[in-house]
Amino acid sequence: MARPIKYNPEKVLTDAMNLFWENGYEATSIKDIVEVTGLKPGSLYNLYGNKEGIFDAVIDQYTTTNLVYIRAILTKEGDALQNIQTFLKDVIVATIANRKINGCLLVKTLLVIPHNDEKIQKHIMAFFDQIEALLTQTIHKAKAQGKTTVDPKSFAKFIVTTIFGLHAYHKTHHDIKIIEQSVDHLYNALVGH
Amino acid sequence: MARPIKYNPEKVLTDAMNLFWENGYEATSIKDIVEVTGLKPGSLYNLYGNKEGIFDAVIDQYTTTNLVYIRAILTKEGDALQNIQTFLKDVIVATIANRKINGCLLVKTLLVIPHNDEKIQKHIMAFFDQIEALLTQTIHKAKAQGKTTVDPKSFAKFIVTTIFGLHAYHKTHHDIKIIEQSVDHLYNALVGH
DNA sequence: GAGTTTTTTGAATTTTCGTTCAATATCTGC
DNA sequence: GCAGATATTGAACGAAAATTCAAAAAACTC
Repeated sequence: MARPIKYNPEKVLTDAMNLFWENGYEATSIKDIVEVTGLKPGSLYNLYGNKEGIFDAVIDQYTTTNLVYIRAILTKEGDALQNIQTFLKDVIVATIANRKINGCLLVKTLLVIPHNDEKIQKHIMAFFDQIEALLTQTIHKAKAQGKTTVDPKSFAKFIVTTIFGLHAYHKTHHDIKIIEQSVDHLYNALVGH
Repeated sequence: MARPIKYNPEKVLTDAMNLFWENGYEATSIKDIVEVTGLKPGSLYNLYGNKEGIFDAVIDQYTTTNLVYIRAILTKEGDALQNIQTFLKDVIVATIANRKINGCLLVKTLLVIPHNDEKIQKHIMAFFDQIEALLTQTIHKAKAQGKTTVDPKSFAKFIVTTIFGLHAYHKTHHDIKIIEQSVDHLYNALVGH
């Protein structure tokens, strides 16, 4: 055997995550991560290979946690429409309204990532494709319950599209009331008022 | 008097614009602009101060042109609802579908710009605030014509939000059919089907 | 055509980034 | 307490970025 590790792997990723969350992928430098985690560049590169490797590890941790949470909400038994309503208000709006984190790490990153950086884009999109699938199946259920008449697949995509838009809009107009009103319009489109 | 300028100011900005449009603000280097315009770094800095100055000038040119075009569509006499439909299909969808430019320069930039870069953000948002105002007034008109019952101001914001979302979604899923379907959902939300 | 003013040049500077690696430290098994 | 294996260090490197500036070129005025 040999020298054991001194650092806390989860804490390293959480510290790095907070940086990426606040400043975005490009604007977060290795120097920043070195300062926050206490690990030296060599250690970081030993652990994760390179900057993208660090970010991949961060995304994995984030994705796993949140997907479990969202799946629980959307697949809850009973009124499917109510579950979508809960998702929109308690997850989407609440995440954007949260003063500390100011939106979803993945959406914020997806927006900021350059067009040519396909690797990170695909990694993030894998998450939203799963959200989209969950939404599709929940809308199907709502339709079976006679609560909506929309096309499940395309409306699920419309919801994801709107989520992206909400984050972009919030970036410039920090007014949560506008976000809430847009979510209301989205919900009305679903139920047909 | 003294030595007159040799370059064509409009062409310099148009050349620079194409670079920003294709690669984004951050990924476009002064070196790239030097190569495309033929002007040397010193000349560019003499003219525009710095990189942000170049971009500001580009935005000004772009904004002026497009606002005239969009205003013409939205304020056209007759059926206000039809004008919004035209705006959504012939401006928004067409711009995203365009293989060459692949979306609106300003939206693409707004998405990519880091949160802390408030100067460029505000400059771009001034444009969309005007679009929003035009949409609000057009929805008002449609309401007076008995074609919709939505709240004009908040629905105009919802449209702008969705436009941002469409660009973000298209960034990863290059499928124009999805964009069209989301625009349909948006339009249905307006007319209430 | 000399003098003045402005444009144009492009090499050099400064800064910051991601990344590397030889040296050093630390722990376990024997 | 030694050998071996792994963790950690942090200065150094190369690349690429934005920006500067002293010198040269060009055109107009008189």
